[in-house]
Amino acid sequence: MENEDFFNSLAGTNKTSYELRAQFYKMVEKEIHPRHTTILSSGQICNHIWFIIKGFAMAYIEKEDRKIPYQFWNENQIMVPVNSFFKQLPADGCVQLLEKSTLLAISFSNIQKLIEAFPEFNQFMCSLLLNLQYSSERRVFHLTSIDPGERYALLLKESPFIIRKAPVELISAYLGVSRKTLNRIRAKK
Amino acid sequence: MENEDFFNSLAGTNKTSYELRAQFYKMVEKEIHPRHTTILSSGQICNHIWFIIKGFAMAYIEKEDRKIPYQFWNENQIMVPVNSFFKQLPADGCVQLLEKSTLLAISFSNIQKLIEAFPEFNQFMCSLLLNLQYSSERRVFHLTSIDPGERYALLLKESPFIIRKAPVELISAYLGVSRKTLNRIRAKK
DNA sequence: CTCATTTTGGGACATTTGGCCCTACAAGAA
DNA sequence: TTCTTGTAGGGCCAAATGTCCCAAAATGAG
Repeated sequence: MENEDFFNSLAGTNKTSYELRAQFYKMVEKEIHPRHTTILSSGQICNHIWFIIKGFAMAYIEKEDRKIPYQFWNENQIMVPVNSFFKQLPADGCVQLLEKSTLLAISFSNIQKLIEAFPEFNQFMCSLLLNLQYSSERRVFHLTSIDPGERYALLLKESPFIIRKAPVELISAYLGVSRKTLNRIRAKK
Repeated sequence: MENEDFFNSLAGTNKTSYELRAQFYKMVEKEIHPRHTTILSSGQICNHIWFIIKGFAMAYIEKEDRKIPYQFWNENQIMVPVNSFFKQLPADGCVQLLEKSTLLAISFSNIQKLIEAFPEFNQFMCSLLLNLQYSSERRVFHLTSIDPGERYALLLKESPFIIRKAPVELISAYLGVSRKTLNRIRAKK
């Protein structure tokens, strides 16, 4: 059931064989971690893609004692530090759980095996990458073209779970403003 | 010669067969366009990847009569509007040449043919995508974590060609500040 | 449940940024 | 070349943002 959600999130609308699906299910492992667990530290090479069954997480970079999140993940989302995982390089940032979380994980080597055995699986990875690239590009556009108030409104509309679950300090850093400014935005309406 | 530069930029450090290279060269076409040519209008589906032999270009989105560039390309760089090209969807932004430019182009259908005939070529595309994703993510981090002065210094260090070739109005929009602020930054040092 | 700790929201003030405007300079067209 | 157009830089003022601070509220641990 949960494995199915994981697979479908990766496969999207693409066609897929039954064998691939079955192989995939065998490779998935379930993990439960308490709040504040650091799943990936900066400098480490990420060797898993995760799927959040329950919980909430972020990727952030520490900058002068401040945590700057560049990504949040919610339940039913694929969680992957792109660069570190796909290039197998040390991560720039950390990945941390902000709630007690139940995750599904599949390892890099298993992903490799699936790609070799089922060329279609490579398509899934490419689509995933394309979507992530598009999100980043969109975020760059918003950070350069609209003011903090509108950015907040947009976040509230598109990712209300972030507003609901993350502390003000992190939301404001994610939006590129100070905690004070976010407070002011909230006070206005 | 120029075709070789194009191919090498795509192939990177990956291994490649002679046949692939030869096929690729046959598919490349050279184009020369005057300054200010719009290579891709927003809403169009991009069906080429380009390589800039000579010239300078940007991708931008028009917002309240202001052009917000989200990407600049210089000589010897691969120019591709990722989302529109790879997903074959209408582009969000425009691609415009800021100088008279000489380009090499290869079409989407030809890229498809190369991928089918030479699986290695798919790897090139994935690497390209990975690098672009990483750049975007890095840019997001800079926009949220460092102030305009440092962003300018970084841009000057990492992409001096942008500072040299683009007008102030566009550089400031790219950095997410007003023209006035960029002037002040420049006046300080 | 209670206590310790963290998080939040807001006030005061300094600093930065943006908008508008004008002048000087540079670049492209004829 | 000369003319026209567009771009750069800076002054002035208003608005927005950041920093430092504190008190109230919320949260988690035992």
